[in-house]
Amino acid sequence: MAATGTTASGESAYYVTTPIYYVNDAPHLGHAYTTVAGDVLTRWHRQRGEKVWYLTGTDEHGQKVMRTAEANGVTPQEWCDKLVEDAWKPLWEHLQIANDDFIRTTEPRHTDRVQEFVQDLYEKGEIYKGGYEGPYCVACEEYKSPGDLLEGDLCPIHKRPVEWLKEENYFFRLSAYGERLLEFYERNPDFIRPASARNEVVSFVKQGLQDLSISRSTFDWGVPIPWDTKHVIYVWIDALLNYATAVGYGSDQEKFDATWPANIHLVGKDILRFHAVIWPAMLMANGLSLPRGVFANGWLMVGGEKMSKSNLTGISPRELTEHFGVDAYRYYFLRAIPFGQDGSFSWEDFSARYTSELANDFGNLASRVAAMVGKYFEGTLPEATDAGPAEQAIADGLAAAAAQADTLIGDNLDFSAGIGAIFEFVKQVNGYLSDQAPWKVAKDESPEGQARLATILYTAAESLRAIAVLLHPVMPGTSAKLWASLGAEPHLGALADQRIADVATWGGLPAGAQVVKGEILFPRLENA
RNA sequence: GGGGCGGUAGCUCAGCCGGUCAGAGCAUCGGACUCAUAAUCCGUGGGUCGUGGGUUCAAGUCCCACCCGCCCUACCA
Repeated sequence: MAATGTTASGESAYYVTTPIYYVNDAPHLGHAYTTVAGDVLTRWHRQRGEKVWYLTGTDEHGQKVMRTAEANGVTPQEWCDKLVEDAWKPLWEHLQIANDDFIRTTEPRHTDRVQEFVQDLYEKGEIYKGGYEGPYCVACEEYKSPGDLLEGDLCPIHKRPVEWLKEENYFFRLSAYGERLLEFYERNPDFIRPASARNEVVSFVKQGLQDLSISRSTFDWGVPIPWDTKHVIYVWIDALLNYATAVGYGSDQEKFDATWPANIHLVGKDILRFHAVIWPAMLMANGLSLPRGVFANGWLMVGGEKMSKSNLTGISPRELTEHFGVDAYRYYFLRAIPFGQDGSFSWEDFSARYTSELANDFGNLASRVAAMVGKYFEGTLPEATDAGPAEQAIADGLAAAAAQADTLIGDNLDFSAGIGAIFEFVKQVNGYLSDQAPWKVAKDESPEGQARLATILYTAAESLRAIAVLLHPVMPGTSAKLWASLGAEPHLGALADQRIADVATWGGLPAGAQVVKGEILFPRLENA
């Protein structure tokens, strides 16, 4: 199912999800990384002219939230409300995330449907009552895997003896789905990407699946099991189902049909398995169609170390955006780290890329072109009447960059290479200007000389028109500034309405456009 | 313990089935230019390709051992 061309009316939307993030803490760089990636992907598809639905949200049930709320002297719901409204939603707005919806697992539109879903599975015999027993550490307040225990049945964290506890749970018959899942992976080799993630999941499933406990009765901050309200649904069924409940499952069939299933579930690799194994099995059990793909992104490493809870808080998204700006932030992580791999980043590397790629190559190009159109043509874009091989090379370069970026970003989720292709074109245009040296041509006042000067500057400005469009999904704010600087809107309409398919069609920006040298796109960094 | 991945110029990384594979970008240095955010363009230098063996006419590129880092090996979001 390669995504090609535009979506005909009636077909379901290009539907992308982020994980629903656990609201125990404020959002950190890892959350923002996944969310920005999804935003760029969905913005790209919108500019392909497709119907798009981009969903994010929060996971609000569970023991940790309950405890944190208690520790802060508020109810769990109050705690969630506060974090969502004060921390999560504001950050997404700040980062220019254009999500179409924001689902919270405490909303009735979710909890009601979750109850119906488990009730349905129960009636189908997919859920049964069983017991879980195992070594339990009182200090951790959780069960341990027998394999994790130290010599003498000691908790590996607290070094104290565990107790053997037994608890009544409801179980989902996950074990019955191993073969069907393997068959599904086989038939849909791109279901799990990247390939390394796929291999891990396949080998995991081949080891055999056990049934999954889906309820807890030891705490009550969750969705009650409808037929046995002493139990609340435990994490997976509750959390994963958000992808369905948010788009009208069980409540708005029309919307559901127009959206389901997801084209891409973006996940951190820590929760890959739940999305690649449990989630499809749940859907199989209930007879819903399966998502087209799950894409696992890697860890962000700081100074070679995995970002953990402790050092994640070391740098917050806002610290970076305050220094580098929102657009540079969106750009940096996707450009510097191949999506799907772990990647190390540093303040120094961010600074280096900002200066070299954004300020020097891109920002300065926009600046010099606008300055020359202003200086030599009073800001009115001249007509290109004397185009030759050099101009054709630019047009060809643009076509190549647009085609590559479209495949790499829109289909492969290879943001790094896709952005790289666009920036190759930026460099090509800089080289073109150096070769043509319009500031020298300007001294030739003959009609021929002026025709060349006009052609050169038109070519550069028209290139910037395309660059603004191609970079819009990645850096919406900066692209809008550039769009305004080129005087494009009165002739071409809104930047967001520009189509990827048309971006390389030469001559879009008409002569006569009013080019103004706007503000500097990427100011030089203070004490960089 | 088992499985998998990685260790290549100062930095981040490309190098598929062995034979111009010793590369790119950034940084450094030199030159050109002046439209531009002291920006741009061109060019130079720089590497025991983790360590030790082995196979081969020929090995970052295959085999073995070892060192270092990381991931997976189910109920933590």
